[in-house]
Amino acid sequence: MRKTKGRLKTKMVKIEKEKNLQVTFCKRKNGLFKKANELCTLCNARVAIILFSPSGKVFSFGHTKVETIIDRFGKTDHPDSNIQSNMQLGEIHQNSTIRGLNNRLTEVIFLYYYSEILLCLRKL
Amino acid sequence: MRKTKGRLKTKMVKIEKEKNLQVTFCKRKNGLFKKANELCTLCNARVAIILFSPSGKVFSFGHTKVETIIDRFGKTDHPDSNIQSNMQLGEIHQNSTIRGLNNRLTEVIFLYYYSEILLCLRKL
DNA sequence: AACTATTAATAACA
DNA sequence: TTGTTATTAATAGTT
Repeated sequence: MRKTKGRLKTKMVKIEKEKNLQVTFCKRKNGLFKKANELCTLCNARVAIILFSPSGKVFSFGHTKVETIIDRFGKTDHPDSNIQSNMQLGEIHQNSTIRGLNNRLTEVIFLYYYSEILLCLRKL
Repeated sequence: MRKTKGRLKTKMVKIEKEKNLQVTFCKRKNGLFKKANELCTLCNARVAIILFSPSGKVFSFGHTKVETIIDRFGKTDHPDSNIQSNMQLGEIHQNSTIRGLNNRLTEVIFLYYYSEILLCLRKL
């Protein structure tokens, strides 16, 4: 005789029972972060995740602490990152290597995405 | 007789074989995004993921689409936004020319500053 | 928080 | 890259 029903197949629709939703959110949030961590380790990837619960709580995963960026945005009108201090808008990026430009582009895109996410965050 | 060995247990260390790493990265990236999507659906959560492959490719999930920025700020707020339509964040930016990378970098820096400016404007 | 039957993801191959 | 399959891993409902 079975002790429990075990895992059941679930429909991919919003969970209506509030308690089930809470538990599922917590479990799957941990699962998602675990997967992200594994991807970093296995493939030497960089991952940043920002996660808002339906009740508005913010969770994050990644090498850059979201809290510090939020804090920085909160105190000044613009982020004062060390990456930015090395950049000047309109600067000519000549005499650079492909690798150097790629790295720089990656960094700026990362910053850009973060500022985009922060815009979402500020709306909450 | 078994057709394949099936899934084997893996050590949680960086994959050394380049080809295996590529395949695993692609599959697990898709898996991660799928999990994120399920979390959004099941729990009405909002998720943003930024993901860099070791080779510098950028991938994103969630609220990081350029189109959403255009939608959010409205067409009148940024008449110069045609720049955005020429960019695809998450697009591969490797194996490019120096000139191409320079142009991309300039565009992204512009966007980054632009979003910062918008952030400041929103405070007024 | 732990348990466990089951579904879901995926490593090695093809 | 896309598909297959044997297995490992994640997790839904229960305790």
